[in-house]
Formats: sequence, C-alpha cells, structure tokens
Amino acid sequence: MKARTKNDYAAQASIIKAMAHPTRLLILNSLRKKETCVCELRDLVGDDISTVSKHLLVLKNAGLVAARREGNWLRYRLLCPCVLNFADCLAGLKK
Amino acid sequence: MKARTKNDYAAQASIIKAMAHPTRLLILNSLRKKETCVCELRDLVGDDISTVSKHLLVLKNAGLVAARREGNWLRYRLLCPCVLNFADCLAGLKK
DNA sequence: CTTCTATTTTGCCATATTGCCAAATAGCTG
DNA sequence: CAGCTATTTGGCAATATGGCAAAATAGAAG
Repeated sequence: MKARTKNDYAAQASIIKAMAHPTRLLILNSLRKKETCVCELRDLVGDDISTVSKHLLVLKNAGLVAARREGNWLRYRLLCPCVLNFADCLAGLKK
Repeated sequence: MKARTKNDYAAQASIIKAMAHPTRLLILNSLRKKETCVCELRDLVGDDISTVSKHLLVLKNAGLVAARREGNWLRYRLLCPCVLNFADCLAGLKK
C-alpha cells in the first residue's frame, strides 16, 4: 500500500513527527514493556513532569498511545507497536 | 536490537525527524522507484527549487539519500529503503 | 576563457517546538 | 463534603524550522 496524495503524506508526517524526539522515543520504548504512569516516566526521563506530560499529549494526539485510569494513576499504553519495529530498524542501521 | 542510551535515542530521533515532513516523504517515495534529479523533484513537489534542495540536504545529512553527478544533473538515490516499510506501515494504520 | 545551466548557499522572516515554572484541574480517598 | 495526589494547562524565553528570493558555485558547452 503506497501513499499517493499530499494529504496522505501530511497524515504520515504528523505521526512520524510525533516520534521525532529522543524523549518520546524513550517513552515509546518503555511502554513497549508495560503500561506506565506519568510519574514513573518522569523518573525515567529526568525532565519536569509537566514536560513529560506534554510529550505524552503529543503521542496521544498522534494516536500512538492511550491512557487508562487505575486509582490515582493514569497508565499509558502503546497503541501501535509497529512504530518500534521501525525504531529497531534504524538502530540496526547506524554504524 | 533495542536502543538503550540517550545518545541512541537522539540518533534515532534525528533520522526520524528528517522524515517528518510531507515533502520529504514524497521525495523519499519518489526515490524508491528511481534515481531522480532535483529539477524533476521540484516539478513533483511544486516548491521553489531552493526549498527542495534544502529538503534534500536534510535527508542527506540524515544518511537517507546520496547524490551522484551525471552531466549537469545530480541524481539522488535512496540509501535505506527500510524507512519506506515504516511509511507503509503507517499508511495501513490510519483509518 | 566565457557563457550557460543545474544546483547549492545565504539571508531573511514568519511560525513552530521545547522545556521550565506556576497555577489550574481531575478525580480518588476518607 | 474537604483534602490530597497525579496530571494537565498556560505562559514565557530560547531555539529550530520552512519557504522564498537573491547571490554564489560547479561543471558543461562552446
């Protein structure tokens, strides 16, 4: 299946753009293993929690993650693991 | 193979960032089929040729394309087709 | 060497992104 | 209900990006 129109490319680009940040890649990769709350991700990332929250919003808007409440915490999960196949492909690429 | 360090993620992110633009996706997809000169890509894209040239520079810096001179033209080619597998994966994803 | 053609580089401006802090909100818990 | 905790939002400054136009360059052609 190949993209054709400018709209197709714009839609793809917006998803790719959402992935195009080191912190967001780290987050996606963590979510591969398990659902994770924001505070846990903050510890992992090391940035201010509001910054982490904004990154999660970007990923959510792109349709890459979703959240579920469990008690006091919001647990984020990965919606489309295929994006990480791509990340792995790139990891293997660089020498 | 999984990325671990912040540097790994930064390297991946810079490649992904290079892809994160509709025009550059269009360029990459065109290069899938054949080597192409800048003026041909300009016609395809519709932007000013200096803009197209800048996009190509971004892709070249990311290691995604390379150029070869043939007479007056520079023919660009795709270095790593795996990036398009990813693009196709996303194309299939959106509903 | 001079001229022409394809391409790149540079300068400029408008717009978008990033990340921090402070303040606001959502919703559980008692 | 009130209080608490996790998370989001708004605002701001610094930085990066996109696109056009003008100037510079590389090589072809004469």
